Amino acid sequence: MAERAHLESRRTPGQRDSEATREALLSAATELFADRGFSGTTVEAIARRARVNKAMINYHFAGKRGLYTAILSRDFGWALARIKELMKEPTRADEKLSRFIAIFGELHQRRPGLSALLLREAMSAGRGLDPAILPNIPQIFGAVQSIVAQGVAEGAFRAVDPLFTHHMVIGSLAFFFAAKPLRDRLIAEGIVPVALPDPSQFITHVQELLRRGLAKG
Amino acid sequence: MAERAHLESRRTPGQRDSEATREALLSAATELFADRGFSGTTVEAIARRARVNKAMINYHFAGKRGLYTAILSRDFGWALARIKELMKEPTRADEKLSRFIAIFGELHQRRPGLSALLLREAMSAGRGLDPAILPNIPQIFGAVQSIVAQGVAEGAFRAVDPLFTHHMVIGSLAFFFAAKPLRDRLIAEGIVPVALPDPSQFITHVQELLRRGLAKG
DNA sequence: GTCTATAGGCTGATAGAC
DNA sequence: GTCTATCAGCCTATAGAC
Repeated sequence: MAERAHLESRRTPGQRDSEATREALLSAATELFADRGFSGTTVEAIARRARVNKAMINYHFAGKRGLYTAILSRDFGWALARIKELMKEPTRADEKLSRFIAIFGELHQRRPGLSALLLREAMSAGRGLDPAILPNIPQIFGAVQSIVAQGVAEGAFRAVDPLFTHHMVIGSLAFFFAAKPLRDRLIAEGIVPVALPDPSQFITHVQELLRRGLAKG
Repeated sequence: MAERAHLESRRTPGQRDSEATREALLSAATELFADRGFSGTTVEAIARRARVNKAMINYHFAGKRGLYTAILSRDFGWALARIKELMKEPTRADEKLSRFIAIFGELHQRRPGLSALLLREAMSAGRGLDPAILPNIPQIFGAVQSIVAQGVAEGAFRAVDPLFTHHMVIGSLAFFFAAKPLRDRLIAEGIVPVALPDPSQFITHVQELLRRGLAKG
């Protein structure tokens, strides 16, 4: 991440500082990669949207691929850390699951576009992922597995397959946020006559549906 | 679709018939587009996998884009027809929702790769979709909306937002099937130590979770 | 750090023989 | 219907001036 921030110093008036350039590129690239995928996005389009010169991508991120992996690496740690914290707490399983859903929902909300990037990677068997990221994925599933096991042991949950629960939670959230472009378009064009949904309410809906859906009896 | 089937006739021994070529291209392209997206897939890769000459793509489908839209158009009608049938039946709402989930699950199972194509389109605001397909999407949502309304009227369902229910159903199914590449890889490499899940059981799980999760009281 | 100009590779599509 | 050969366009990355 900010490997280069400390190099900041006096600069000629016309220049924006290095960190701003990096940030603009990361942000522009996230939107474009989410919308068009890695190969559907050209470096020129990224540079244009970031209002930065093409060559800056190579200078700051050592190429298009480097920019891509920089995006993916950015916030993975944040979610992982919060989930680890959560798992240490002595909370009841159903409460833990709700918190888990909230954390993931927050991740998607704070980084629009990230959902799509992750989904695209899942479909491509993670071929575009930095190999260093892969081993972290099972930790996410491990958390769900542990929460479900706890819930079953407490007699609160039905004996469901944790892999299925994992897919329901991750899948429905990722889909909701990743499918925003088509949804918004269909609503804006009046093809689907409903109001734009509120993301926070959807997260609440998922929490409630799983709470009830997993409850024993 | 089979606009050209009637042109079949005597042919020289070394040639496979036209229909077989088209089918091979459709099948190979579905796998590759699902895995790498439209722009990540080269016509040469498609031709190689289909064991067909590159030029055949232009001859039979008028280019790469034509092949792509031919895939998308193929099975959309099938699912739509079955859902229309379902909606006419005098079944209870909870039973209808289960059938709806089963139909969608079957669609994903019968055409591996289709889930990924649809998901990719949702993320790209449907920019790659034939404009003729778009107006059909709301019919899918309309069915869910109607089922939920019926369930609420019957006093069987909580008063949930049908748009949320729609996303839960479509999203979790699409994700489960589209994410198969990464899931299978993580399981195969032992990174996630579980057995390969059975798709039919997942569908059953979704049915059960929604039945319980939507139930009133 | 930023910019321009350009090299070099790959890709989709076509022309034309069979 | 199928194949080979080829071309024009686009795209990433780099070299070098400032």
